Amino acid sequence: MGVNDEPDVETCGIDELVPDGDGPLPISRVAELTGLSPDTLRWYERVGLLEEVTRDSAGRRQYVPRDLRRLTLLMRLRATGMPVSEMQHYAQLAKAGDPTEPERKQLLEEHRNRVLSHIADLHRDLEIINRKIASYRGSQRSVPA
Amino acid sequence: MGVNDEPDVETCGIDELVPDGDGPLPISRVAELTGLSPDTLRWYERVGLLEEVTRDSAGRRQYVPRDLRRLTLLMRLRATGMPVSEMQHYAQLAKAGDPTEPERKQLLEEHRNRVLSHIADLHRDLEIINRKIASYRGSQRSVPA
DNA sequence: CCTTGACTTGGAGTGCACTCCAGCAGGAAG
DNA sequence: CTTCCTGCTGGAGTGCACTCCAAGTCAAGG
Repeated sequence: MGVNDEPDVETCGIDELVPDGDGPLPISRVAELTGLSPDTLRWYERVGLLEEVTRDSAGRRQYVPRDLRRLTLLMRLRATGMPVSEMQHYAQLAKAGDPTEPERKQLLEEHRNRVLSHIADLHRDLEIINRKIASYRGSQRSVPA
Repeated sequence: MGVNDEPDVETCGIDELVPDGDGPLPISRVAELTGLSPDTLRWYERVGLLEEVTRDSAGRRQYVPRDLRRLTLLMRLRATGMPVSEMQHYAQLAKAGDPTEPERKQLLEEHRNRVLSHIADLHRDLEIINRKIASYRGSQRSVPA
């Protein structure tokens, strides 16, 4: 669905993007790497998807690998249709620490199952669309309306 | 008009939506059958997704099988992520008649390809999510995000 | 007759997920 | 020093796809 493709980035995990410097990244760089806009990054933080990002002496955000890892997950969850409200729930659990791991795992598993079910729905819907396409393919006879 | 909105039996699986005969249905019944609200049905007509539905002597809508078939297709297109603006384009072409059949077919094929690509993306995204789930599974010392 | 209830209209309102903006601040270059 | 650039904040605005509503109409039932 996303139509954002910029040069680099992509997929396989920001984990690979993190490696170079362990030095923290400014918001502009993270925007480049993730494809999210600086506004969106700040908004994610505001609504609690990302824990308070550390700042430099001038108050500017300094994203560390942990933040990038969280963002990677958030992006995949969004891309697979999880509503922001549920990601907030996840973030809340993550913030609460280790005892919530089972609940977080369950949340992700339920989401995965919903996505799988959604994919199945898509295939079913495509069937109908394919049939419609087939009705056009190589035939001009029609029943007048 | 063409093959599009009244192909024979096979076009769009309306069969599910057309329970019994050919008597026209009131909006309430169509809402029940489709799961769309009466408001949405009227809105679809207003924005041109559905051609003017015929009315009874009191001005009430009377949905005929042709309308239900169109609705079936529209619902599948929406369910697969086609924006309303593109469905409007389709509806406009369908209204224009037979000469636009190739363009309609192309529109549907391009949409199908986008959906297939989207499904591929979903599988890729699930990979990341599965890895995250795996990091919880049977381990309390993973990389919490 | 009146009431009920399904339906009509155009327009306003909603929820979601951003997205934009005005106004300001600190650091670097010239 | 000034200028430029990047970033900051809170709040307002946007686009999409509905969803709700007030006010009115019609047909049938009591």
